[in-house]
Amino acid sequence: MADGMLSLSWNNHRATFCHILATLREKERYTDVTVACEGKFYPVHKLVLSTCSEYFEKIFENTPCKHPVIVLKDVNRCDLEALFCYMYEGAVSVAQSNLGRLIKAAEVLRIKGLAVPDEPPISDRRTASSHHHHSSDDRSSPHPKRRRREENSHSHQGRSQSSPSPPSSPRPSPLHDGGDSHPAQRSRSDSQWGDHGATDREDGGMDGVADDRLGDHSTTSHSAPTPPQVEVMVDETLVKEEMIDQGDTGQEDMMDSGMDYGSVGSDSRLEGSAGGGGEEDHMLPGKYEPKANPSQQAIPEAVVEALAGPSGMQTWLGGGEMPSGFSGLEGYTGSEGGQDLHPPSQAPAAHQLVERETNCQWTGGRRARRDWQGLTSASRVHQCPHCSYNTTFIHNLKRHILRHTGEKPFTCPHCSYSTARKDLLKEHINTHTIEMPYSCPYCPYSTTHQYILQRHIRIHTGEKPYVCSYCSFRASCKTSLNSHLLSHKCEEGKDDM
DNA sequence: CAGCAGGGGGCGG
DNA sequence: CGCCCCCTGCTGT
Repeated sequence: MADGMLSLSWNNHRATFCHILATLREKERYTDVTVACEGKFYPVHKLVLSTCSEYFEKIFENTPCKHPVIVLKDVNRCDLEALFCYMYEGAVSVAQSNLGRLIKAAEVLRIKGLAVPDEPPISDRRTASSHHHHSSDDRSSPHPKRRRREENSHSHQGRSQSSPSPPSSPRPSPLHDGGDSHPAQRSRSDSQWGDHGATDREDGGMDGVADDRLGDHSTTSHSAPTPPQVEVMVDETLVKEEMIDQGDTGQEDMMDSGMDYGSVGSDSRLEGSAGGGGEEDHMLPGKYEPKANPSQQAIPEAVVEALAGPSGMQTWLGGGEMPSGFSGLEGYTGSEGGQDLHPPSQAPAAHQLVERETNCQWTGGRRARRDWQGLTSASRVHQCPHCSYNTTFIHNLKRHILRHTGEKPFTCPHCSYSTARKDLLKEHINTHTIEMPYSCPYCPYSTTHQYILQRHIRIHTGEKPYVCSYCSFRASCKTSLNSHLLSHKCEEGKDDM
């Protein structure tokens, strides 16, 4: 060693590195590839995938686009999440009963250390053997350490109690999982997103039923694991929707069955603000910071654009305009609760998968009312890929999808409030400026919100539009009626007893 | 009863 | 796309 040379060693380099990597994935920062599996999108980093799998490396080599989307078939979503955890953190906890399946998935993906022997980087060892020994040796085994990891608390503390994550997957991090929740008091939103995310997470739990598709693989002897069916598409390519003309009934099915991509939204966080959880994600109080990850928007945007196609028909991720060699997102299925996204020919069966009233908390009541008004489902042609919401106006769909993506570009200059809609921000700002644009014609009362005024005016007019269906009770506001209805419920309960 | 956030419908530019 | 409208749900007084 030359004289005067000092060896600077970062003792916690590995731990810090892994933690930051995991955090970056969690926050979907700098992700440059999206892996789609069973209807979920996982924004991850090429670097990490390439590092952990030559198979992925090869894919990226042959896919020079900026942000490819890799559609994995024959890989269970839970396994994939576990593998991501493994790749990012170097370890993952997995139920013994699921180990075989996980290893199978690792084999088809050629994950180093799990399915492929992990050769330590020789050159590195040569040059830095003195201080790397502790960090390189534990990765050289094809069998990972299997230990229980409880320190998942850094992600999603907010929802942890209501939605236990799968043991192997501290942070599934599906695309648009709910994104940036807002620290401001958002009890309702939080719970909404939280529920959403909880449902989703439960669905994705490791103790779920083993995926049959993978099960097939598991039963075969594995001399040379067959690569998974992978489809790569570039985000520059519009996801084209194909017309699914199933008549009215088909459309009804389409609408009633929810698409569940996971907590999209959520922070599911998508939270978003709606997200409930993940306050730690909130880094930009007071001003809008575009999401660092373009992919986060890429897919929904693409979907939206596709939805705007001239046909105006419900369409989905068919393969019509895929680059040659790619057949489309056949593997892009709704989660177990959602719809399989199949080419049109297979669509009808796919839409029967689920009968969730609505996966989207925001649409249910409204939708019902609209249907009463005779606006039948058949007339709504723009279908949200995340939930059962659909609308005749592409503009509305774009706005709606913001709820799933969690994007909130409009931020209040006076507080940390942010929203996806400019008009909502405008109303919110009124609460700061004490501007009361809505004045009561009957009294000096004025308020910040139009509907509040309307509600108030009913006091003067005596209008009671909310009628009890059990008795002659009428109320001027919905809340009063709801309270009243509770009394009927109580009476029913007594009668039952 | 009011305050507030935020959902969707839909019109007009 | 901006904006307005109507509405729901939750919360607090």
